[in-house]
Amino acid sequence: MGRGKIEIKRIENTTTRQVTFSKRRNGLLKKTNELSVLCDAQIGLIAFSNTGKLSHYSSHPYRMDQIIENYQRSTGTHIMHHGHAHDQEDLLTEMAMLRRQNLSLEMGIQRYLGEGIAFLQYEELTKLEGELQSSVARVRKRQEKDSMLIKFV
Amino acid sequence: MGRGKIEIKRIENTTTRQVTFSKRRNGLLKKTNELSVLCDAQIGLIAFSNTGKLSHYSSHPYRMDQIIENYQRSTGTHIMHHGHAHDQEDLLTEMAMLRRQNLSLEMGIQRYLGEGIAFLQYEELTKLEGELQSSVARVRKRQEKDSMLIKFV
DNA sequence: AACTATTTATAAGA
DNA sequence: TTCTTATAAATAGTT
Repeated sequence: MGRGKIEIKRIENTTTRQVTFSKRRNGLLKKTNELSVLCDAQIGLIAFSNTGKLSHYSSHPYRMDQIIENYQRSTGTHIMHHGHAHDQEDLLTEMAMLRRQNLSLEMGIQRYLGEGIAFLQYEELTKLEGELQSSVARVRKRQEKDSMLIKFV
Repeated sequence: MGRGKIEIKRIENTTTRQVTFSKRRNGLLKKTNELSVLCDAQIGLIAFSNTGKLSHYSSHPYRMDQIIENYQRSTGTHIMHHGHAHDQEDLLTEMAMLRRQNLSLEMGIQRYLGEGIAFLQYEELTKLEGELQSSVARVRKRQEKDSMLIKFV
């Protein structure tokens, strides 16, 4: 797929390896996105480079943690909570929700900034813009809740 | 990449969609494996088809659960298990932190919307990315101070 | 970061 | 599903 054919084995030259990682990661993210859109599939991709840098993708509108949860559910590796007092359970639930939302926001930003933008279609951008706007709309509501929370802590 | 060019949008014909899923999933798994071998990367891929069928890949010698754990560790989305559970006060503190972080991210996104993402050039995006990152960094630095404050409110 | 010669993936058809 | 093949797309090596 280039000037020459290469064997699929670890690239020993560090520079070449990093360049190849960068190019092929972009290709992989693009193909992952295409598959999820074309076939309406739920896909999550996690990639740590040689140097420990994380790249990830999750198909809209799913979040990585939902996909992981689905995976764990469907392979039976999910660790269930049990024996928590209800109030603490509720806190954990809400916290998990906040974390998901947080991640989702980060992903939103990353999609604008990072490699994702290169292959976002116009319609996807429009959709994403709408989501982000409603997300911003939640800010005001949350401000009240937050001040309430702080008062009661 | 075939007899004709196709648009990247959901394939409405069920048969075509399934055939395409099957073909492209194979291609994606192949490319995922190639990237992990060539560049010595740790990669996990989870894909649920339209019909709920699971396909997955994890780069040898890692297992999916290890990759997921790495992902959760590096994004801070790990769900606490028994024996590691914080007490309630810590939960509330962490929750308040998450809310603030959330707010901060939403504010960051708001700026994108204000500017009109369609016309942002790559260099502008890069600049903005830097601003957001330092903004997030400030939030993290303030976490300790703030959590102290909240505890005493 | 660009540029291309090549290799590879795959859409459509059988 | 599997194979075939014309074309589109990815990318290895180079600049």
